[in-house]
Amino acid sequence: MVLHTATFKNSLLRTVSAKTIDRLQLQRVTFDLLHEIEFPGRPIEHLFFVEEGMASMTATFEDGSQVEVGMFGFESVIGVSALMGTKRSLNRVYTQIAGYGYSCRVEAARREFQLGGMFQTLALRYVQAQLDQASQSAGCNAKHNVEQRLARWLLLCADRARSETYHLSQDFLADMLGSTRPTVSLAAGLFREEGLIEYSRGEVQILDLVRLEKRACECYRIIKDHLDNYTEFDSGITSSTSQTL
Amino acid sequence: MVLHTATFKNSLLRTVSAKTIDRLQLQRVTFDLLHEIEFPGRPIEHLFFVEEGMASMTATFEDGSQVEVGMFGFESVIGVSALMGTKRSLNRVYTQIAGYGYSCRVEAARREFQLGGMFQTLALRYVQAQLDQASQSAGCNAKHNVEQRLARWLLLCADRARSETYHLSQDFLADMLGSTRPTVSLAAGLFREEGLIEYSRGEVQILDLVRLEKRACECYRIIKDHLDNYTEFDSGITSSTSQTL
DNA sequence: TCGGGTCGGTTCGTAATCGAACATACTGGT
DNA sequence: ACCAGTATGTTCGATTACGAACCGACCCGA
Repeated sequence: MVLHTATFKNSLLRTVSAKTIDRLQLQRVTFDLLHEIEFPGRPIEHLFFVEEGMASMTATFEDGSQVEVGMFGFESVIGVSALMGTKRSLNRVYTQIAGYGYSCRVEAARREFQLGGMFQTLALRYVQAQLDQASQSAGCNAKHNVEQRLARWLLLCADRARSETYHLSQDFLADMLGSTRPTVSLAAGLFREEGLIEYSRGEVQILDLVRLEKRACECYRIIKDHLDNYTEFDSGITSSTSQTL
Repeated sequence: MVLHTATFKNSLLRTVSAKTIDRLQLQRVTFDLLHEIEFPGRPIEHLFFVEEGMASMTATFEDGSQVEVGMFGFESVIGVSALMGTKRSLNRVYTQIAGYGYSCRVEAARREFQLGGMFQTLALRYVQAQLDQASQSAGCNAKHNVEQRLARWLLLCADRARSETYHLSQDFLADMLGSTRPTVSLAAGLFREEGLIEYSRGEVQILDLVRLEKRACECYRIIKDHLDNYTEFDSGITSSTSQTL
């Protein structure tokens, strides 16, 4: 089944033309919980446009531990690095919150990219957003404590999931933050006492977005803005390369 | 003065064609110590191809502290994000080790980029290398201690500077690592005792690259490989987008 | 030669986090 | 009802790093 028209939730798909959608030969795919979308060394054969759900990209270390280095949601294209000249995945990417999306073959995406239109513009801007996200995370992980980073993560996740409720154990959270479960348990317990969140057996619910953001570091909003706005051309802060020609 | 031919040290300039060099209308520039190449919010008007020296990109936080999120040396193009659709700098970039390089106007670089040839291919691959560097740093800062990160940093810096001696105070080092001077002083003192490095009043000398690498985390080699190899097309691990058409 | 600035060594009380362990509670299947 | 698996709460000693401070060494210019 190849899609030709649809109302998309994905930021990039919403912005490109119907002709581009047509050429990409999209296939609907489901993202099951913990499904591995990319694995280090495995060839990238498809790009994935997320509609619902959330996936994490993690760096894995020699000792087997892993840390999240990027988050993918409705604004994301998983596998854009294939358009940047990379043939194989470098990091693990896997579903944290089940959902669905659309895939297309790398060849189709490369052809569309080479046309130099809006698809190229958005793909490049999205890669830049990813770079900004990774840069901010690098600084954040060095300077901010677990409590701030936990708040940041919970909020970013809620944004990606477009829901204030989602399933995620503290064990996973500890991995994502590069911390440990007791530490996360303490911080989460604190947030619960203050009425910011509620959780039970992995069901996390955010009760007070506003106050939780006050407990998060500035990195939350910086990353959120980059991910939310890469399809916008309003402010003059950014411009597409194709617009300059 | 516009350059037409030269033997370049910069990885990207070495790899593109003479015609591209011609079209870029390169101007020779010097990078003085602590010269600010990019500043958050300032429009990006030039791209800089580093020949000698080293510059750091740092994220600045609300409290005024900063952390390095990227390193630029002979392999680098400073300002590539302008090719990704960004009009203004997001982070501060400034010279840590004085040197020189070449600049070109953003418009010229955009035109060359849109031609879709080797320049585009390399620019994209370099952005990917930057993304890999930032991702690895994000994980590293979360999981590895100051000693390992210091060793990583000293080695990366020596590679960028193409020299085992360079000028850099412990104060700066602490900033780069997101740590504090006493902590850096301890770690550096340890390395000195073990005969791995020597330093005095900011003059750092690496005495034993091999043993220092053993004290660094794996992140050193991962980042180094990405930065060193983005112009290589040997292994089949990567491919240019233009080759597929 | 004097004094300011830079750089590094060091101390010390405190805070954050680790990491390993043990305990509890809930869930789903049989 | 029982049990295995999962999720969480909690403790505690050890480690790492912070952050503020003080000192001494060195360099350079006035």
